[in-house]
Order: sequence, then structure tokens, then C-alpha cells
Amino acid sequence: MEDITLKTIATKLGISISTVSRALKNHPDIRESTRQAVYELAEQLDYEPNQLAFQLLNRRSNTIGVVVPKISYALYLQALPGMAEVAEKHGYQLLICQTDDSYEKEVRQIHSLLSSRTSGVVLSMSANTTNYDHLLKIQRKNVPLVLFNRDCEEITCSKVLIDNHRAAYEATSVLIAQDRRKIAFFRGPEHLQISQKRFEGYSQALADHQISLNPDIIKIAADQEKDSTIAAITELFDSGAQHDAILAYSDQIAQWALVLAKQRGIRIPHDLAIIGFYNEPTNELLDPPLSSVSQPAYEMGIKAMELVFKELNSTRFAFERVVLESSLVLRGSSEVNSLPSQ
Amino acid sequence: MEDITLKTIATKLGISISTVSRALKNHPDIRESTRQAVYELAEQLDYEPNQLAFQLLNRRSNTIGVVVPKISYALYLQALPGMAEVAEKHGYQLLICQTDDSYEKEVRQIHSLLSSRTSGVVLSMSANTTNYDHLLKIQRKNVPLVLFNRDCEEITCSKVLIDNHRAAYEATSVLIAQDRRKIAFFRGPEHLQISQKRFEGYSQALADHQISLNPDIIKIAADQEKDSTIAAITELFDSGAQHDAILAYSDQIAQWALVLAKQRGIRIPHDLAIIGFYNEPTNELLDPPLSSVSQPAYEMGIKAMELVFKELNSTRFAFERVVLESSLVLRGSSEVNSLPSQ
DNA sequence: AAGGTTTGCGGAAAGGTTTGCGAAAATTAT
DNA sequence: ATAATTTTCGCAAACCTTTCCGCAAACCTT
Repeated sequence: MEDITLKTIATKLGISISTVSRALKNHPDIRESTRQAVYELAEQLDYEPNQLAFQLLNRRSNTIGVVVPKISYALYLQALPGMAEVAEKHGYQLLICQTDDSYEKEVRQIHSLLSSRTSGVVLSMSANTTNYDHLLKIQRKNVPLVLFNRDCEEITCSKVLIDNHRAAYEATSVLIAQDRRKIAFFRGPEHLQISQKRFEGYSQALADHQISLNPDIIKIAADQEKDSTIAAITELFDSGAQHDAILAYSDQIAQWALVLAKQRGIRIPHDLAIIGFYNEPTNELLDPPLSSVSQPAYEMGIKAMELVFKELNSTRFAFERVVLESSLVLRGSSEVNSLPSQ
Repeated sequence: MEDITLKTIATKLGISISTVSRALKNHPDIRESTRQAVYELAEQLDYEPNQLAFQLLNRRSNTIGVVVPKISYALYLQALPGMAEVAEKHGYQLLICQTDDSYEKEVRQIHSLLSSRTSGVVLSMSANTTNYDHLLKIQRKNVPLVLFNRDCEEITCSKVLIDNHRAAYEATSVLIAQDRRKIAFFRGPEHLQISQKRFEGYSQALADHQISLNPDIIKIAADQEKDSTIAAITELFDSGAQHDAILAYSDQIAQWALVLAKQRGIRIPHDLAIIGFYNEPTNELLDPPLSSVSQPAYEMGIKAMELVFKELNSTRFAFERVVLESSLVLRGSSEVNSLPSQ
């Protein structure tokens, strides 16, 4: 079946393309009778204006690219609806890309977005991203870029973040208040700012309570790999190093720690308290349920998208840095009063 | 900043646009030396091919439109990653649209997708959709359309569904097996096939156990409206009609039923068992946790997207109807053995 | 009735890419 | 050296829309 274009209508009506275009846009220059005729035929033929042609003319596709490590991570799952809402309000659509925490995929996705002349980009960096040329490229093309959740200092742009330092500090403090002083820590991906900040918050809390950092109970877990996560946890357990609590960069790690600890007969939270990050829904399914730092993902999505449009609609624009509050959700895995499971 | 195009490169190099185009595509007609020169300059200028122009030429934008009532519904939240995965594999991107269960929005979104010449559409209908002209329009334009989760018989196309009849039948049977015979039912949106099928499954199970349908304990709840949901539940409770179980079209309804029942001192599951649909994560948070019919959303997403590409890549195509298995997740709200809460 | 104004419409360019076809340049063959 | 190839590249059309500019016809003025 042929595509219906302005030309189709113009030819059938014996008028010019520009007249058809103007008629459909209710341009005052067009006589009522011809406008009617055009409208009727357009309706009858199911004419749909070709956005592609319009976008080419406009040099922009009214679309915002959203690049995240994994859609299925709780944080992004919750942030997406917020973004969609704001975009919808502006008449824009969302192009959602997944990087699977791979730098190469991220670069490919960014190029793809740039190539389709996206009006803006909202991005949460892949864990493996250490080179930022592709992000600089976005800015060089004058496409608004907003970073959210995962920051990096090398890029200057608007950002929507959580105070990860403070969140980790609080979580650590709660554990210390429960008289736990040998708090193990699982660090996340090395070059992720949020990972670094969480570690610093943890360190600071210890320092403020005159507890010295014990490198033996600080491990690194590149959390997207199940095997390495298990390995890191096992390493801690096998090391013999004393620990009465675990603060983990992510719930994925914390969940495994909880499961593996139980397998070893470690009582939670009696012998070992555990707190993770992100407040994944599955935390509820565990026994005991896992405590976690919850982040206002929905609001992050809204804020991030709003910043894109703010930048899009102003010629001279000052980057904004929005820091939202996280909250600590305490559950059975860290409540000193709860009975040991089993 | 100027957009870098083939012309930019051509002019700087003193060659023609077509030569640049061919050079970048490694066309054999191009001398190695000029190819080199073009590549270098393109690299240096951050040239990104303009997809918009290409798509216009191609008359298609390599994009699949995904239209769902609400991204945040558990089913869609889980289906999306599956879709993204398949699309990515085919080098396509996802344009995700939300209808908020409004017919008007759905029509607008569809038109928008048609207008931007989407290569295919995956759709789960809004609850208020009773007119299907916009869907027929998709098909008239020869754009592959795949319906998932929410079906409608008026449209003939590939579909990915759950056997809602069977799921409701099973859930009802479980309740009957617990010696509950006065099972109330909350129907979902009237003209939604899945709503109808669930009701039929419920009715069938009752019939197969010689239990007659009691219209007094069958209510309708247009679940997206909190107030009407509460009203429907209150109506049941206030009616004085005997009931020892509730099967609800959605978890939203079931959750409210659970909360409201507890407020009235009704013991769950002792006095009243409750089962919902969709297995929302929040079911775990309730006390007691809510039983629910879980649907393989991720697989639905994969299947649906695969069908789009199947249709896209074959000239003469036979529609497929895929029915996936759901499973009943029994939790405290319906287990006869568990102790009454409180 | 001659000039000026308004009304209604068409021509053409621009946006960036791909590609068939033809033409010039370089190569080989005679 | 000329003819016959082969190699390398340019022209132009096509994809569809919007919009500036201009032109003709119809209207109004005095």
C-alpha cells in the first residue's frame, strides 16, 4: 500500500502541495471551500503527516533519549514513569536504551541517539565507563545532557543525585548505634562516583565514632556478576576477620550476603546485621527481610526530565545540581530487637 | 554550532557528497586514499550520520512503539526489559507510550506513532477502549501490530496472552478446596477481555462444584480509580451478604479489600481469604501478604517483540496466538493453615 | 476605468541521505 | 599512440514537509 502524502491529496484535488499543507494547518490564506475539500480527503485517506520529514526539516526529533544500565533495576524502573510523565506533558517521547553496564554498549547507544538527532539525553552511566568522550560529544552537539543517579565529576552538566555520602553515613551510624563496631563494607564498581561516595560516608561514620577502618573487612564486589559477588562474600566469611554487620553497595550484594550467611548458620540480625542500597522489592521476600537505603527514584525521574526541558527551552542556561533525600528503610536484617530467624 | 553533514565534509575535501557517502560506507568504487581522507575528517568533525534523513528515505524509523496503560504496573514494568532485549538484538529502539488507561490518549499515542512511521507496534489496550478504528488504521498502513495481555476479539493480529479463564478457575478452585463456598468476585473494567475471561473462569469453577452464582457478592470495580474501588468494596462489606473469600480482578482491588477488611476486624485469612491478580511486589508488604496470580511478564515481552519482527521480516505472514502459563502465588492472605493475623 | 489592495494559490528551496546512471580519468591492451 | 577497459567520481532524483516569495485574479477606492 502506498504511503499517503501531501502530494497524494494535492494530485487528487488538482491543487498544489503547499496549498494542501496550508489547508491542513488552517492557514488563513486558504479559501474555506478548498480547506474543506482537503480535510475531507485527508480524513478519507487516513493521511498521517510524516513526522520524519518534519523532523528532518526541524533538525530535531521530539524525542528524549534515556540511557540506563538496566531497565529492571528498581531505581530505573521507578524513575522511568516519572520521566515519561514529564516528557508526555511536553509532547515528547522517550527513547529508552539499556547499556547492560557495558561501556561499549553505552557508546553505541549514545551514537545511535545522536544519530537520530534526539532533543536531549538523560543518562545514568554504565559501571565500566571511564572514558567520557561520548558524553562530551553530546555536549559539543549542543544536546542537553542530564546525568542522574550515577555521577561523574569529569562532566559538567545538570545532575540529579542522591547524597550517597550521607546515606551511607546514616546507615553506618544506625549500625554503630546498635553497638556493632566491626562493620564490613562491600564496595561497588570502582570508578563509579556513587560507589566512592558511599564508601566515604561509611568511613566518615566510623571515624566520627573513633572506629578505625579495617581493610580486612572491606571488599570489592562488581555487583553485576553473580559469581564475583559470591566470591567476595565468601572471601569475607572465610577470612576469619571479625564482623558483626555488613553494609553493601547494592541490594544484590546484600541479598547474597544474607543468603550465604544463613547457609553458614549465622544468625541475622543477631550475629550479623545487613543493610543494602536501592530498596529492591525482593528485599521483602527474604527471611529476614533486608534493610536498605531507599532512593526517591520517581522524583529523580521527574527532576531529571524537567532539567532537560529547562535547558532545551533557554538559550543561556546554568547547569543545576539537584540532590534529593534518601531514606533508610529498616527491616529485620538490621533490627537489633528482632529475634534471630529460626 | 552547525550540524556536520556529508556536505560539510564534501566541501572541505573538495569532492562530491555522494563520494563522501560511499566512502563512509566502504563502497568499492572509492579510491583508498579518498576513503582515508573522508574517514579522518569525519572522525575529526564528529560526524554522525543523520538518521532522520535516512529514515525519511527509507520511509520507516527503526523504532518499535510500545503502548501500555501504565509503565508502573508490575506487568508492564517486567515486560519492558524483555521487549528492549529483543529490539536491541534487531538494532531497533523502543518508543514507550503511556495511555493512563484513557482511550483518547491511546488514540493520540497511536497517531503519534503512525506519524513518526514506527516500524511496528506492541500494544496493551486502555481499559476505556471500545472503538478500534485506530488499531485498524495501524493495520491498514501495513504496520505490524501485536496485542499483549489485554486482548480484544475485534482485532485480528498476533497476540501474546495469559489464559485468564484458567488462572481464575484455578484460583477459585483453591479457595473452594479450602471449603470456602461464598466467594465474592470483583470484576475489572467492563469491556476488557481479560476482565471478562477472569469472571468466566470464576463462574465455571463455581459451576463445576455445584455452587451457584450469587450476584450479591459480585461487584464491579473500575480499578484505576481509588475511590470507586473503595466504594465497591465497602458496598460488599456493608451489604450484609455472606462471603468467606474474595477473588479480585487486580491486586489494587485486593490490596484495598485486605486493608479495609482488617480495619473492620475481619480476620484474614481465617474469616476471609483474598486473592488478586498480577502479583505486584507490594503484595509482600501487606500483613498478611497477599496471594496473587503471577504472570510471566518478561516472557510476554520477549514473545510479543519477537512476533513483531517475525511479521516485519516476512511478506506473507500468519498471525500467531501465544498463550503463556500463569501461576498462582499463595501467601498468607489465602492459606487456611496460617494463623489469623493479630 | 485606472490604480491600489486584498485574497488565494503555486513555485521552489531547504533539510540530509542514498543510489542509478553517466562521464571523466586512469589504466591496460593492441 | 590509439583503442578498449577499468577505476573513480559527480549529477540528480527521491523521500516529505514547511515556508518565503511572488503572481494572478478579484476586490475596493475615487
